[in-house]
Amino acid sequence: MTEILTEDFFHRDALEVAPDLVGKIIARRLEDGTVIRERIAETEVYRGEEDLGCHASKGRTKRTEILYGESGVIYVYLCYGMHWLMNVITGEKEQPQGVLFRSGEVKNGPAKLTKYLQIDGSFNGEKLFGNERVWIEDDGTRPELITAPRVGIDYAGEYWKNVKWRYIAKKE
DNA sequence: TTAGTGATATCC
DNA sequence: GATATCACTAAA
Repeated sequence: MTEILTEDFFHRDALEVAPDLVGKIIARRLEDGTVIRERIAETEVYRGEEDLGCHASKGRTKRTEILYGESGVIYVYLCYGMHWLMNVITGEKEQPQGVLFRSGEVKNGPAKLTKYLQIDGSFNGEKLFGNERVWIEDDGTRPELITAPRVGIDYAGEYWKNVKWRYIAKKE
């Protein structure tokens, strides 16, 4: 049983979507028709202007505009000049929140994941449903989850640094 | 531990 | 226009 996720899946609070996304499969069709699949092993929530770890905390700008937009949209961000990080927007419009794909089952690390899937800036603003190039599949797997503080946001202050908005599939 | 890298935001 | 910052990785 494999189903492709639709807008309804993403049209919920990021704190519900993020744990649900773990265990799902990112599918990516290349230019030559090859399809790559990678199971999601880890996600993180970035939610609201008050979340100092979220890009939207600095206010609505050209870059963060997309966080305020429609759910199911991909937000791709270039970090440190060489790493593409992939997020998906969730929840209501005008509500800046999203889920970062932090790692896959095989490829650990957010930048390795995008490199493997050949995701780059051209995917920014694309939809994750009804899309020919990339989508999410549900094959019915429901892994056990563990939660942990988010990574790489030391600047966000004690509270936001320690909030457990990271969801990881527990290993067998 | 540190270098590498470039878009974005924030300061002149 | 210039600079400071950054949701990272690889190499050592």
